Amino acid sequence: MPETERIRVPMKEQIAALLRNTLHELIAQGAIPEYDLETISVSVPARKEFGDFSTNVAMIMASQAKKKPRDIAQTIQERMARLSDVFDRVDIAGPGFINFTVSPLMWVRVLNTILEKKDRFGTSAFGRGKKVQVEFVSANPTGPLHVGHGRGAAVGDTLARILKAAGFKVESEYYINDVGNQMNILGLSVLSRYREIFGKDSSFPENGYKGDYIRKIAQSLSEARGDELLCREESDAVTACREFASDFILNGIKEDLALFNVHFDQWFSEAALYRDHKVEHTLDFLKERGLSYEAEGALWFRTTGFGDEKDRVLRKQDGSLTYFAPDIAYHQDKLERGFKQIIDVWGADHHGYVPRMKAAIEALGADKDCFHALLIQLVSLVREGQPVSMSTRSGEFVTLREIIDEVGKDVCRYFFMMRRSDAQLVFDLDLAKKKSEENPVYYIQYAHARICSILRNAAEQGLSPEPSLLEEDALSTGDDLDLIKMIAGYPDVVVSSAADLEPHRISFYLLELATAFHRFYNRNRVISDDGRVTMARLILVVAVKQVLANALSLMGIEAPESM
RNA sequence: GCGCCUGUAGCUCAGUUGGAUAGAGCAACGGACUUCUAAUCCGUAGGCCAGAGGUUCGAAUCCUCUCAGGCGCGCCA
Repeated sequence: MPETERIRVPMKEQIAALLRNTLHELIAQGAIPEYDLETISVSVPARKEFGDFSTNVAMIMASQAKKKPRDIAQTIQERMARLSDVFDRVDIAGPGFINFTVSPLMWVRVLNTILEKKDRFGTSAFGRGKKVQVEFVSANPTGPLHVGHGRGAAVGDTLARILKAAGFKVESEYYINDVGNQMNILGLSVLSRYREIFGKDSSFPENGYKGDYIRKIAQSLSEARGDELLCREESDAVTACREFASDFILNGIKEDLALFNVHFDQWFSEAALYRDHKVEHTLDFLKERGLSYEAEGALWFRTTGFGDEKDRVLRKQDGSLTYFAPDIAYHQDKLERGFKQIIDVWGADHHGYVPRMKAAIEALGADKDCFHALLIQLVSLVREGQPVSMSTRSGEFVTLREIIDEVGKDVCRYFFMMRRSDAQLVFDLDLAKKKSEENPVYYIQYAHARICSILRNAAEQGLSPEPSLLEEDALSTGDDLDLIKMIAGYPDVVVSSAADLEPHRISFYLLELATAFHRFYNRNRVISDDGRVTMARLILVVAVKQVLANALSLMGIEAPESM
């Protein structure tokens, strides 16, 4: 690999590649036992004195070959240590770890890579262009998005961006449940409020949607259509109300998401599944393969054949379909569109639904591992130390829009990503509004703004960072190197959060990077009397600024020039 | 009753396919602005990783059981 190519790859991968080459040679020579080189692991040690990278291969080989780990380690160490342009030291430690200390020059060169790749630093070919779909939010168009949807939106959108950065071909999609009983109830609810406006007697449906937004929709409908629906047949009027309301709400949802910096590649309508006969097609598909059967007046799907605990109903006794039936058709359509990996972001309360969906995927002829349900746990709001009560049924829920308006889009997105998806989240509205060190969003954005400020000051003095003037030995202090190592690790963070579908890791990384920068800032001067160091550090902070901006952009958060 | 998730510092949480002496933020205490933004930094203190067994060179991480909390177990969506 030519030198210029080598520095484009994350440092950890470079080390792993060098190690793999060395092991390959040593195995060929019979110096060490046979080993599957694809599975070797290089990690960053917990403690700084153990160097920059570490591998446990010697111990693993030893246990398989019944040899002494340290003997194997020594053979590997001697060979690796010859790569003196890469490593300052190669040590054996503890039970048989091999620890690598990468030379400062190698680290400093990472800065060139960052400045060269700019907003593409952190992207990689990890996903090999594999076609992946992330479906999220997918809230019924029966009401505005609430806080829980917001978390799904933030997580789903960030995950899609991460996967894209990691080299997958990603499509994000919103599934619109615009069919079904809930839509009729929506129509009835609106019709009732519509009649109210014209002073007509109207009994509000029992399970109707009680929120104020229904009144607004009815008002808007009355302005658009006058009283013409009053004399229509009930069913026609309901249909008209339903369609009007559905469009109205969906437009609101789209506006909210746009405000939240969430964008979808596809909006997929459930109604379109029926219109295109895809549900029929899927039911036929299952029937032809003997995967469904009639019993007790209903049509059943034999999901138990694929690991589900009981068979599931597709068509009810009353002849109507369950929610599951179109959902299978929908996923069959996803498979037909060529997605190799299908990721559904769901509320955690749907987790009981996962086994049957996996069963369906398998029944449709795909590998069940190509389907992932990412379960998002509950969000609860706290204000002044007190829980904010929320209940969809009573119509007293806090909307996503209200939270965005109150605390801002950036804070909101970050807070939704502060926890692992499968952990419950307490959203502290008072903390979210604090503009201080306690609020991680400002802490991180402040780091970016501080760097911009330094660069403005430098510009006033006629100094501008010029990568070709970077003198590698000018960044020799531990603080400089610590910061470089921190940003050099960014591509690994992106890859690992993509591989494990754990977008929250970006938010933790950002916090660590901001901390590292603030520490650096307080202990070192960027602009000083020393021209060489000044130039080198200007380049360093430009690189840090770039990585902060890149990571923030993955989260859909702004990187302000000043605060 | 069965299944899924969670249990790590006083609080909120990280912990990268099992790695070395378990980390961060907040809260507490003590320090740092004549210096590129103090929306910042440094230091101190804080732990039986819920508990008990097991697997191995090595466990917060994997297996079994117990306890505690949340959720699910519909011909609802």
